[in-house]
Amino acid sequence: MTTIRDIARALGITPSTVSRALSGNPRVKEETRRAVEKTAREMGYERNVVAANLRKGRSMIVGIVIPRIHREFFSNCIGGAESILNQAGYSVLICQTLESVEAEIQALKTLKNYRVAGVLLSHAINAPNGDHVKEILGNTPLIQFDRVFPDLPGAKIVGANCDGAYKATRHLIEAGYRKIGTLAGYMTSQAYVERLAGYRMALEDAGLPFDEKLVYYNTIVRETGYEAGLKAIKAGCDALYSAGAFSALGAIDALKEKGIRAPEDFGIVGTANEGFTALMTPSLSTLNQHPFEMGEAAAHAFLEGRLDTQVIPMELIERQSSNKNNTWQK
Amino acid sequence: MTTIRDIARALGITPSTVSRALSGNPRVKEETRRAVEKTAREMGYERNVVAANLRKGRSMIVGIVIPRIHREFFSNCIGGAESILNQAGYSVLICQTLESVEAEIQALKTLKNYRVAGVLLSHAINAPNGDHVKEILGNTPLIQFDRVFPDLPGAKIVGANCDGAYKATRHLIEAGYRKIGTLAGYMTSQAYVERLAGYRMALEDAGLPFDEKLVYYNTIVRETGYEAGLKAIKAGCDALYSAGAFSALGAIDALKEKGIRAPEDFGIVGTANEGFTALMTPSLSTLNQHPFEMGEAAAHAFLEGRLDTQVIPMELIERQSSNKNNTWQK
DNA sequence: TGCAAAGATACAAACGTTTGCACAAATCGC
DNA sequence: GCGATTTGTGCAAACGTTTGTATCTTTGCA
Repeated sequence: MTTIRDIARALGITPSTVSRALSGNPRVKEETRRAVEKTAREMGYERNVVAANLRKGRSMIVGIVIPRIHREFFSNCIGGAESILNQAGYSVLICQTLESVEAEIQALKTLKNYRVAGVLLSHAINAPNGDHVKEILGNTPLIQFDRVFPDLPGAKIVGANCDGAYKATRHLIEAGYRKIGTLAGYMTSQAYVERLAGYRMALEDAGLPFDEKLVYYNTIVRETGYEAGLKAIKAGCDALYSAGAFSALGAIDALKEKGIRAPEDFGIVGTANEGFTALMTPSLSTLNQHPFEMGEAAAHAFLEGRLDTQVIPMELIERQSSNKNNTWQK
Repeated sequence: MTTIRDIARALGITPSTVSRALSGNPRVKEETRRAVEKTAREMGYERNVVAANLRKGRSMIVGIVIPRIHREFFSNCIGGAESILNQAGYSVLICQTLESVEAEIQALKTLKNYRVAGVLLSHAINAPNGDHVKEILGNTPLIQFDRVFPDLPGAKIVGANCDGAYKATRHLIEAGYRKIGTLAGYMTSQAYVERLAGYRMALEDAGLPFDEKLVYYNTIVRETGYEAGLKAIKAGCDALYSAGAFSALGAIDALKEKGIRAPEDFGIVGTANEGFTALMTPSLSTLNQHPFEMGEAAAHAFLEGRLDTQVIPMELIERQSSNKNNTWQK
C-alpha cells in the first residue's frame, strides 16, 4: 500500500506537506496541493485511517448501542443516524446488547477501546441506572435516544411518550371503550413510566377511574402480552393501550383464542409502528414514533455537540383494532 | 489514560514485557504476568486497540455490507454473524448500501481504510459484477452471502435457491393450481436466476408448460409486486411463486383489489420468511432462508479462513395463501 | 565445574499519520 | 530598501502498541 511517504518521495517534498495538502490545510500552495492530489490518485493512495486516528487520539467512528437490531424501530433509528453520520464522514460501529446489561458494558468498553468519537445509546431494558455508562465512557460524547437515563449528562432524544400514550388512550375512550387496561413496560425505563403516566392522565381527564389492577407491568414481548391479554379479558377490560407493539400482538392472540372480536368487543392501540401492525388482521392502531427521525436527531446532536433533550412527537395511526363501530374502509 | 509504558514504569520493567504479558505470550514468567495484570487492573488500563491495529497492520473489525438493515432477512444475518464474531473478539462495522452500487463502493473503501480483518458482503441488487469489489478489497478476506458474485474468489454462503423455488412451485402444483406465474427478481443476481430455474424445473417436472410471458422480472418490492400481480391476474394465472416476500405482499394487494379470493381462487408462495408473512391475512406461505444461520456460517467461514461455497437449505412453510382447499386450521 | 540450552527480559525499530515549531522565501508598508 | 509580516515547507517528535533480535540469567546435564 502506498503511504504519504511514497507520495512525498515521488514529488521531492516531505510527508508533512503531503499530509497537509490532503487534509485541506490552507497553509499549502494551491499548486503543490494539486500535484499531491494528482500523484496520490495515480499511485492509488488510500489514507490509513488507523494511523491517523492513533495520532489524533480519536477515530471517525461513532458507536451505536441498541438492544436488538431486528426491531424495526431500532433498525430505522440506525438508518437515520447512519445516513447523517456517513455524510459527515463518520462510520458507525453497531453493537447489540440483546437486553443484557453485561453485553452493554462489554459493548461500551469495546467502543471506548476503539476511541470512538461518540456513542449513541439506547440502553438495555433492565439496566438499573446509568452508572456503568458514565464510568466506562468517561468524557466520550454520549447521545442517548429512546431509552434514556435522565440523570446522565449529554444530549437525549426521546419520544413524546406521555403525550403519545395520552392520545392513544383518549382515542380508545372516544371510540366508546370504557374499561381500558394497559400493557405497561418496565418501570426501570423512563419511556415506559411516561407512557403509563399519559395513559393515566387520559383516563382521569375523561373522568374514568385509574385502576392499578388493570396495569400489566413488564410486558413488551408477544408472550407476555398474550398472558396479560388473558388477564385483562378475565378482569373485564374492553380495551388495552399497549406500550409496545409486540405485546399488543400477543394480546390480540389472546382475544382470538377466546373468540372475542376486535375491534367490535375489544379495542387495542399499540406503540411503535412496526411493519406488521399495518398488515395483520385486524390491523393494529399504533403510535408512530418516527424512529428514522430519532436516529437523525441523535446524529445531529452528536455532530453539533448539543447537550439538550429533544422530544420527537408521536402520531396516532388509527387502524382497525380500535375502531369499535367497525366502519373501517379500504 | 494509562498506557503500557505507565505499567512498565510502575513495575520497573519494559513496555515490551507488559505487552507480552497482557497478550498471553508464553515467553513471560507467570509471576510477572500476574504482577502486570494486577497493576493494569489497579491503574485502570484499557488497551488502545487503535495503536495495536496500526502496529499489526490489521484491525479486529469485520465489515458487513448489506443493502438494507431493516429487512428482517439482513438484520437476522447480522445478528447471526455478530454473535459468532463477538465471541471471537471481533467487532462489526455495518454499512448499508440501500441498493446503490456507488454506496457499496464507498462502504468497501471505508472498510479498506480501516484495515478491517475481513468483509462480509451481500451486494446491491443492480451491481453488474464484482470487479469493483476485487479492485478495492485487494487481499482483504471476503465472504459473500446470499447475493454473491460467483466469479469472485473466497467463501460464499448461499441459500438453496433452486431447490427452494422448486419446492415452493411444486407445492402450488400439488395444491391444485395450474397456471402458475412467478415474480422473479433481478437477473443480475445469481440468487434470483436460480430461483427462476427452480420454478421452471418444477413446472416441467410436473408436465406443465413454462411460459416466459408469466415471468415478471425485477419485482422485489411491494409496489412492483402489486403491478405484476395485476398483470398476472389479467394473464389468467391462478397462482404465483414470488422470489421475494414484499413482492408477494404486493401481489396480495392486487388480489384484494380485484376481489379475488386467496387461497381459494389464487395461490401464492413467497420467499424470505419476514415476520409479517405469518401475521397477515391470508398468512403467506414462504420459504425460510434461515438468515441467522447464514450469518453464523459467514462468520465461521471468515474465522476459519474457508474458501468454499456453503449452501443453506430452504424450508417451505405452508400457510394459508397456498392452501387451495381452505382447510387451514388454528 | 563448565557449557549448552532454554527461559525471561530489554532494546529499538517499526506502523503511517499529524502537528508544533523552526526556518526560508516571498510580500508588504513605509 | 529595510524591517515586519505573511506564506509555504521541512524537521522531528509524537500517538501506543507489537515484535525481531540481542542480551542476560537460570537451569540441566555430563
